[in-house]
Amino acid sequence: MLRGLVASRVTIVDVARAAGVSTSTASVALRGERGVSEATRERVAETAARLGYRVDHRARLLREHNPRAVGVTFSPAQSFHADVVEALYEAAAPAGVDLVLSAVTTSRGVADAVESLLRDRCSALVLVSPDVEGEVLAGWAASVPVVALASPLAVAGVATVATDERAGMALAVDHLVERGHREIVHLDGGDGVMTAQRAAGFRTAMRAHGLDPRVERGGTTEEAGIAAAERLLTASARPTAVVAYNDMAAIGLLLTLRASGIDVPGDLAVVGYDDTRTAALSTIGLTSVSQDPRALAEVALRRLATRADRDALRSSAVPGTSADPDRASDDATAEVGVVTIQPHLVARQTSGSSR
Amino acid sequence: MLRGLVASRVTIVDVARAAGVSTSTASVALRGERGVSEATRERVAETAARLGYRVDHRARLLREHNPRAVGVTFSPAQSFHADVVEALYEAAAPAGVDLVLSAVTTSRGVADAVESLLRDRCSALVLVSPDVEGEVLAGWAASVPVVALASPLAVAGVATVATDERAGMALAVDHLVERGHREIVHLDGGDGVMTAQRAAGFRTAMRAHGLDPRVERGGTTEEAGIAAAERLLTASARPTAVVAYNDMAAIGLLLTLRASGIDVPGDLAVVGYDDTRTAALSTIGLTSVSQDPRALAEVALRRLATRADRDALRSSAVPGTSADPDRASDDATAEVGVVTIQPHLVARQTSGSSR
DNA sequence: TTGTAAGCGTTATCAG
DNA sequence: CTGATAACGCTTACAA
Repeated sequence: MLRGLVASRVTIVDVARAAGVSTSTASVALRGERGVSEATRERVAETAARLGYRVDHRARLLREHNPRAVGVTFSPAQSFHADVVEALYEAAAPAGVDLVLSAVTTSRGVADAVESLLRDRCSALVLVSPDVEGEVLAGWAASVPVVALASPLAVAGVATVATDERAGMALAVDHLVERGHREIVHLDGGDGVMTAQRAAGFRTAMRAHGLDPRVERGGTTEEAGIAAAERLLTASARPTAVVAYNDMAAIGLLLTLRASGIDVPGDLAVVGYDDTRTAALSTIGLTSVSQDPRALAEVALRRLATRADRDALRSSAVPGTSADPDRASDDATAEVGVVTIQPHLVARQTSGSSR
Repeated sequence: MLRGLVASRVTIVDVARAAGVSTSTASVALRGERGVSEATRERVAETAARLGYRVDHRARLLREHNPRAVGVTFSPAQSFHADVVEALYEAAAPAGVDLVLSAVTTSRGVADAVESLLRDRCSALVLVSPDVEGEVLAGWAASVPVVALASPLAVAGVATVATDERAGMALAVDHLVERGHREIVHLDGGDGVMTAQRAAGFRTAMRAHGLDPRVERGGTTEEAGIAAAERLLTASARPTAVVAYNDMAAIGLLLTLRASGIDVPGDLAVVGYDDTRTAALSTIGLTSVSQDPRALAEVALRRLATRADRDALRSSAVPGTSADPDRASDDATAEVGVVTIQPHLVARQTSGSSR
């Protein structure tokens, strides 16, 4: 028989024949399941390596009805998403979960990204800050377990894993008030998914201190921060501190202020949100609220796992005895659930913390 | 973990039965191929929609064996990669190809990313600036068409689509020389994939002007730029201009210089590489060499298409083996090779172009 | 125009 | 411990 022109056409049948065993034996041996002798296993493994055999994930998934592939949608342009994706990989590897990424771009909405993932028969979906209506989300959740990550959506049937935005904003406000600030402005996220939550958290935190919460319209990009800085520079009444919607906006703001000779934090303090890699740069030194991507990622995958187990077990008791943070709320609300991750503040130069 | 999950229970058999036709008719109708009456097609389509049917991509690909899925590896942390990924999606959509993304992170090398893509039986691979040996690349290329995007590697059997780095560096140097600079330093990319190419391009361009090419060790991150700036500030002989390896390093450098009261471009001009979104921000205003991600993406996908066509033809007509060294290398040099995209310079404030 | 049947590469079941 | 055999959901000759 002709040797395949393409090496990837080596199938398990070829391996089995070359090793002198049946395909089922080869399959078992290759997967490391018990049921074959050590000698056979070694021979099969060696043959497979020699032939350059690689399992066809598609065929396997087609046969097994319990795929391990989790689909992820994210926006490459958002640096926070990049951090989350990295964290997801870190959390997925030890769990033996395969990640399939699908990007959301200007020309490609969340729906397109999800459709492509669903066609690939991902067993579950993790949507990073999806910009969709709750109903749409619920629609997807009908066919596959869905986790909305870093999202304000609380929809029946979908698990939400998000930062406690109220606490995050309180962290920022308290930090500034402690340092004597009273005139604090929040530059909101404009069309950002979390805009309402963060603005609300800001207002609550300010009022708790008996302060007047001033919120200005901003956005999610550096450009929005730059525009805000320009408005701020020409305004009559300038605040003493600004809490931005995210780090990207905060950095745009910060750089423009500095370029205009404003002393940060002397004349004006700036606090960001997300604690991205850029915020930590020594020349930026942006104080920021950290969303803890690793915790978000871990809990998201764990929730998928528990939901999957429950689906499989149906009515039998769950034997888990861990004291996981998501445990309580998971039991309490059988079907939905918003698991909340506590943020923490990383104090740097822009709030006058470590000059 | 993740057991017992079924993405969608509705199969084409269900649709066919519900519509009162055979599965093959349903298949043909759903794919919009000719061979069924308009009435039947409509009935099947309607039934499918009502039942919430979705094709199982994996089963389809398993059967067709002519998959249209292209695997892509990239690093979420590199902003240039994000630009390329967006451009790839833009180029893929009209061509009707599906993209499958696989990230390269600190804990996950290119090899891991590629293995996962290969298990998914991607028909082809696009590796964005892969950090691997040529031999490894050639190994993958044996089983699937591979395009190395924005890579210096020129390996037999692998198509490379890259920016003309010599031209890019010449653009930067010429631009600075035109503005009267003669003491120009190149901050190289350290471990970056393109370090050797860009440094060589810099040297050539400088010598063409009769100037002494000074190259300093840098890196691919903002941190590297910051470190370089600190060295520069304390150095005895300071150049009048710096060409950085990429925008990230250039921006780290730029911000640190500005924070230290250095006038850019007055005291020192800075030029970056990649023309990332950040470089264009009004407060950054970084002059940069643009790699044109859209052109890179389009050409990469086009090369894959032509290569795939040729493979299809050859496997059906020529019963040769790939073990023939002469033939193989002949073919390789004939159909692969390096396609070069011309870069262009985007002049902004940091080189004193549009003050 | 439509239906029947044979796989694609894998794993699961149930015999030896 | 090992080996036939039947799916998984889909496409595609080939028949009707």
